[in-house]
Amino acid sequence: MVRGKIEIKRIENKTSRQITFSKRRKGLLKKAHELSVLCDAQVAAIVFSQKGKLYEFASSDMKKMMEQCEIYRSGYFHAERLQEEDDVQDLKNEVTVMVNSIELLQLHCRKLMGQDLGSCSVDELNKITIQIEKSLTLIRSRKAKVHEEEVGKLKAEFEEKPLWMQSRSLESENNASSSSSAFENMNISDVETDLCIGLPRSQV
Amino acid sequence: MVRGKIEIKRIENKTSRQITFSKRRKGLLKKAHELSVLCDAQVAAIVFSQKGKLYEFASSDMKKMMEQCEIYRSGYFHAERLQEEDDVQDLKNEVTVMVNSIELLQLHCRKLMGQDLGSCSVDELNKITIQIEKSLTLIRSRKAKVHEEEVGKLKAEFEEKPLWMQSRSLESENNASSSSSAFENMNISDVETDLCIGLPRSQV
DNA sequence: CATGCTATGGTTAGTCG
DNA sequence: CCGACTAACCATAGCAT
Repeated sequence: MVRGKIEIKRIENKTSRQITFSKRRKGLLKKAHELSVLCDAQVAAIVFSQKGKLYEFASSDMKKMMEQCEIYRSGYFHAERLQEEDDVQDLKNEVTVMVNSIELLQLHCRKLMGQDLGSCSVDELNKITIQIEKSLTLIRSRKAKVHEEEVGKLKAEFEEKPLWMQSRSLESENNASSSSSAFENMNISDVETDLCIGLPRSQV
Repeated sequence: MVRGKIEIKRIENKTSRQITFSKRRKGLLKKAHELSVLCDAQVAAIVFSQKGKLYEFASSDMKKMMEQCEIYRSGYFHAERLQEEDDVQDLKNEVTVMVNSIELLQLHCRKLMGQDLGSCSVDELNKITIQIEKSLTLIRSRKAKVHEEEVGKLKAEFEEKPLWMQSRSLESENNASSSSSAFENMNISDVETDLCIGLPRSQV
């Protein structure tokens, strides 16, 4: 047939099919547009080429609908969704692990504080005792070091400043709470005898 | 114009518009179908009348897509999505809180174990010392109680059983590790003198 | 309102540049 | 591959029933 009517079936010639696709696609979208305008109707026409390229017409309301579909259509969305689910699962696992950690830590702390000892074997009680005794030693040596440093600092201050400033500076040191508690717990034997502790008291 | 070309704008005459809608709609869907067949393409055409009635053509794959859109269109999906996001945020907050808790607990534990004392004020060192001394007291009293119970149990066993069984039962008790460690740490003064500790040794 | 008719204009298959 | 051309086909506005 030359310039004749065509049968509605798949065009086997690839080039012809491509040309027809281009022409008819254009026609379809145009007709969709005309229908929507002439008759004030909501119309959408969506065409995918074989290569997956998208051509579409959509009247206003349809556009919104299709934007929502857009997200859904892309395989990416699905993959993203699965990823999100994985992430949530990971988070939940993390929480579970943390809950366990916290329980263990709390138990450990309580035992170190002499609580909840009911569940301890004698062996465990001994280990805790050893640990706590070790802690006591460590803390005492730390305290001793802190005291030594404080004393050293005070001594340096007294040596640096002229005599007329010393009373004022010691007064301010005494008003700071950290220093005052340091004094309360200071071992007298750590303090050198040439340090004039008594000096500011004459002002009270 | 009689039988002439028409302008593409809304048809104001309601009847004419209705007729044109019917005719052109049919034409559009037909063309959509032809395009999909001739060019082997995925095509969808969707038309809503002003009354909200739906007319559509969709080639196979499009049909599936549109079913998915259906789900999306319902607001429910969106609400569910937002809920999921909230849940994830809640989980993340929970994790943050837990991370902080764990850090605080770990620090507390380490301090009770005499580690990381560098950041402690003298005041804090004293509090820890007091806590640890209290712990020691608690643990020692607990140990004493456990010993007392063990001894009480052993004593009861010896009193209940006839003499010929006593050597066997004491032997098995001695093989259990928990009991053996209990013996190692037992204060001799807690053990009553009428308990025949020496008895099984005669069998060795 | 729905249906059918038909002249008319729009769409497009095949072809060419 | 794209656009232009054109003959033929198709859709449909306006009208009639």
